[in-house]
Amino acid sequence: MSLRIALLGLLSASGPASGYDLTKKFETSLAHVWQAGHSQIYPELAKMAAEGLITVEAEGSRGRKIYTITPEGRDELHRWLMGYTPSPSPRSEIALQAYLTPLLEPREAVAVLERMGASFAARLRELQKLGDPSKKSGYGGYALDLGIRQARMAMEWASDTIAHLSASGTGTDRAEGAADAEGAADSEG
Amino acid sequence: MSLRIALLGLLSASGPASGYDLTKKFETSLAHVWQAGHSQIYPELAKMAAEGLITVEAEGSRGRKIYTITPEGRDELHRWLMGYTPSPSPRSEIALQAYLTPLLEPREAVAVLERMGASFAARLRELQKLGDPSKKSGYGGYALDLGIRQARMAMEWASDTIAHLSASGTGTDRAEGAADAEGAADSEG
DNA sequence: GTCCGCATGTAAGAAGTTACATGATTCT
DNA sequence: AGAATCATGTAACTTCTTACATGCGGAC
Repeated sequence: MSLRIALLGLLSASGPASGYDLTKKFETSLAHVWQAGHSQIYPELAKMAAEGLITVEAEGSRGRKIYTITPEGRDELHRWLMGYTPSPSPRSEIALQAYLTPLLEPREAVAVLERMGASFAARLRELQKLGDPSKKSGYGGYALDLGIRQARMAMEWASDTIAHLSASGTGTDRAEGAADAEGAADSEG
Repeated sequence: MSLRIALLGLLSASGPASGYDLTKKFETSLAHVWQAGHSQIYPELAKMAAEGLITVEAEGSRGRKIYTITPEGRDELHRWLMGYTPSPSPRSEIALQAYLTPLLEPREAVAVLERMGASFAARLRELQKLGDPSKKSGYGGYALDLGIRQARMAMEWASDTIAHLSASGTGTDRAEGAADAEGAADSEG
C-alpha cells in the first residue's frame, strides 16, 4: 500500500513524471523515508494505471511514459493521509541488537554500542547535509526534521547506555551480566 | 536473517524452548522489537535445525519439540552482534506521512499531526506499562529505553510541527502551502 | 563506433501476512 | 461432553531484493 501512496504523493507534489523520474526521486528526496527500486516501481505503476489512479499522459522518446495522477488517485492519497494512522515499524534491527546486548560481556557490549553511536552520528551528518529543516518548509522538511531528531535521540541513548554499562560493569566479569539476565528475561523458567 | 538472530537470541538468553514458547515470546517481550508469527517461526526453526544452529533436545507431549542452541548457533549469534551494524529501517510509514503532509490544507495537516501525536502518546503509555527501563537492566531493558525515548521524541516532533504549521498557517488558505510546496520539492520542474 | 546514461521491463527468491488445517490435552 | 488452550504445520498471497535482459540516444 505505502509504495503506492509514495508514488501518488510524488505525482501529486511534483506533477507528471516517468517511472524513471520517480525512481530517481526514491533515490534522493525519499531515500530516508521510503526506499524502492525500479523493479518494484514499474510494475506498481502499471497496476495503478490499470486501476485508474494514474494515466499515461504522454509517451516520449525511448519509450518514456509520462504518468499523471487522476482525480481517483488524488482521492486515494487524500483518504490515506486523513484516515490512516501509521505505527512505528514492528521490526527494528537496532532494537533487536539493543535487546540482545546483555548476552555479551560488558566490554563487548560497550564496543557494540560505541559502533552504533558512531553510525547514528554518521546518519545525522548525512541528514544535516540535506539542509536545515526549519528553513525547508515544504515536502521533505517535516520528515527530515523527524529523521534528525531520531538520529540525535539514538546517539543519546547509545551514550547513556554505555554510561550505564560502565557504571554497573566496572571491575566485574561475565558473571554479573549473566545473573542480571536470568532475573529479567520475563516471567518464565 | 534477523528472525534467525531473534530466535537464537531467545534460545541463548532463556534456554531451551519449543516453537510455541518462542512464538509467545515474540508476542510479549519482543513485541515492540521484532514481530513474527508462528507460521514464520516453525519453518525457520526447521531450517536452523537442518543447518545445525539448533537441535531438538527433547520431544514432549502433544508433539512438542524442545529446541536448544548449539555452539554453532552461539557463534552465529555472536558474530552478528559483534560484526553487524544495523541501520534504521529504510521504510517508515510515519516518515512518509510526515513527508506528504504539505499536500494537505493547513487545517487538515494539523489534524493529521494531532492524531499522530496521540498515537505516539498511546505507544509511550503502553511501553511504560512494561516497566521502568532503568530498573530493568537485563534483556529488554535497553530496547525498552530506546522505544520510550523514540515515542517521546516523536511526540515532541509532532507538537513542534503543529506549532510551526499554526505559526505559518494562521489566517491563510491553501495558496500559501501550495507555493511553499513548489519551491521545496527538490530541484526539478 | 563505442561507451555512458536513459528507460523499461521480467524472473527468481527471500521475507512476511493471512488463512486453512489438524490433533492432543486440560478444564469445567 | 464440549470448550479452551496447547502445539505444529501448510498454502496462497503480497512485498521486497537481486539479478538478468534489452534497446534508444547522445557524447566523444
